Amino acid sequence: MLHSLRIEETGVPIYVQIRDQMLHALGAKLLRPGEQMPTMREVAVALKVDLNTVRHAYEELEKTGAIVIRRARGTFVADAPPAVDREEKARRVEGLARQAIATVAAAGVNPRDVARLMIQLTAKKGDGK
Amino acid sequence: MLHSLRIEETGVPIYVQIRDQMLHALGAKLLRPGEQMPTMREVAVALKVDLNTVRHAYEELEKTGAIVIRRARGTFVADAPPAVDREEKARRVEGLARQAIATVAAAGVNPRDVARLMIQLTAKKGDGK
DNA sequence: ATTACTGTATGCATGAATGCATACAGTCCA
DNA sequence: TGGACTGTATGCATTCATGCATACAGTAAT
Repeated sequence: MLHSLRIEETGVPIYVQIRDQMLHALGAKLLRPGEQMPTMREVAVALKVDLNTVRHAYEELEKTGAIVIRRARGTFVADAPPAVDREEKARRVEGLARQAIATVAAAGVNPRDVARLMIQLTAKKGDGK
Repeated sequence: MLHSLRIEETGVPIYVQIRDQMLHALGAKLLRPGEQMPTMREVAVALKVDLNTVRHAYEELEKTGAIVIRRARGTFVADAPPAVDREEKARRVEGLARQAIATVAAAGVNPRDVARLMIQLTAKKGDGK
């Protein structure tokens, strides 16, 4: 779970990136209901980010009912997390893929080259700076 | 073009939303190279947003070479980039790949899933290039 | 009880994002 | 030439995101 998190400098606030990526991870059943989430401090250290920034993300996740925060115990995946429709998620991925293809093609570059490089770049630990 | 813009309260900065949505529109060929973009003021009024916020988005688009801003004349979709040598092309591919990873990841989706789908989507019929 | 862990909280500082108002400076056309 | 339009710019105010440091408060295991 911790390993699937990556912060990028796109102008999107860090807490939003954490929130959305965790939501996606939960939807992908990377963690199941009842299981413990990474500690706020773990995330903060792993991403080299402030503890309160992580808390901000976690609080938003709790508001939507995705997780449950228990003081001094940890945070856990909610028993009945808001269903992220499988189809909707697939549509989301496809939408992003088509968008990427269009954007890349508009720049006069072969989308497949970019796709292959994306896989390479995300394979190792190279931080996409 | 103006009608395809929508600002949501997701914590994502407004200028980022405008920038990304316009990039998407350009990739979808909603506007073609050379054509005039909506005026900064038009966008600002349509979205009920500050003029400088729109400018922020436009400036980022110009940095990436997607559009060209001409003082007192308007902003226009950039012409298709000229063919370049192998190295330049490779550099461009890498830049686009990293950018795609960033935007996709920031949206909470696994970049590799998107990359794989990109390959699938471009595999079917001739990519025309 | 001590220790180590968890989330909760505060204060200060910096910078960015945004809105609002107001201008300035080119360009184009009637 | 004058007006209408375009991008450029500034100043002020507010809010938010973030980092950093420091603490507090529960929980659980030893």
